[in-house]
Amino acid sequence: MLINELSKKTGISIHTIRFYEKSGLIEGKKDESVKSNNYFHYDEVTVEKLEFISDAKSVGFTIKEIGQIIDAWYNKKYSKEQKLEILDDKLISLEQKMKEIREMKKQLLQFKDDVVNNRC
Amino acid sequence: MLINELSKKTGISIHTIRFYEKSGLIEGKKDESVKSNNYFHYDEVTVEKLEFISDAKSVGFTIKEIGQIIDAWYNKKYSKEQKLEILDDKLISLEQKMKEIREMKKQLLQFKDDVVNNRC
DNA sequence: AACAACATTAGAGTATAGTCTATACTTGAT
DNA sequence: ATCAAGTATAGACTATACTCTAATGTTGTT
Repeated sequence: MLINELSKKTGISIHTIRFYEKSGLIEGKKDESVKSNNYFHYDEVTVEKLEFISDAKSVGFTIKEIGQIIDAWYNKKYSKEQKLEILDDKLISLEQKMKEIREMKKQLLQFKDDVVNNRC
Repeated sequence: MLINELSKKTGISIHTIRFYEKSGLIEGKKDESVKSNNYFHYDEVTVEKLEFISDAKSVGFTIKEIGQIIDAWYNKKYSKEQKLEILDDKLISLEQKMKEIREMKKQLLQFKDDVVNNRC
């Protein structure tokens, strides 16, 4: 599919998709049999990747971190051990985020309690 | 205390503290009895606020959101109901973040599984 | 008095993550 | 053939959140 279809399928703007491509997160390929244009073609894996990118951004991963995860999954450049190391590293950071959120929740509940009981 | 001490107590740089002050998150006051300088003085509440700001940034709240929470706690400009509404709103967004992190965790565990079983 | 250390303000610079514009070429429908 | 719609590239612009520099004034110790 071309970029317009990819954009519609994923809900990510063409500009942002191009930005992700420049950032190395996804990669379209040119159809060598067609010489008249240099349009990029994208496959279903790219759709999957873009959906993953959206989710990963939501949890606060940076483009760089997302790139590492994508490479740990879709790329051949790492060994099995390296891939597992990257993924474990990200899992640890998720646990950390989880912990921070639980603490912030406690804090906000305390604030609420203070408001209710006129302590502020 | 002056900004240098505040910075040392909180581990936040003087520049960043000034940035937070410009952003309206904290507020030092000038000692009116001293006319020779216009140094800002900070109290323990500001220390608390800065510690809160650090934690709130960790969970992904923006400066704007942090400002709202601080106002819902330390400020007189909102009614009790408005304060509770703001805090509830932030609690909901924490639940949402939590949910997204749990889903991302599942996804990464699946990636790990795929790596272990040579499915990528 | 001198001088390092600390304070203020204004504004410039940086990193991240987009978002948009301009220019130019290609494709597809009429 | 024409013309809107789609595509590519380069680069400008924006928002957020800092981070740093310059200029200038103040304080405290020697």
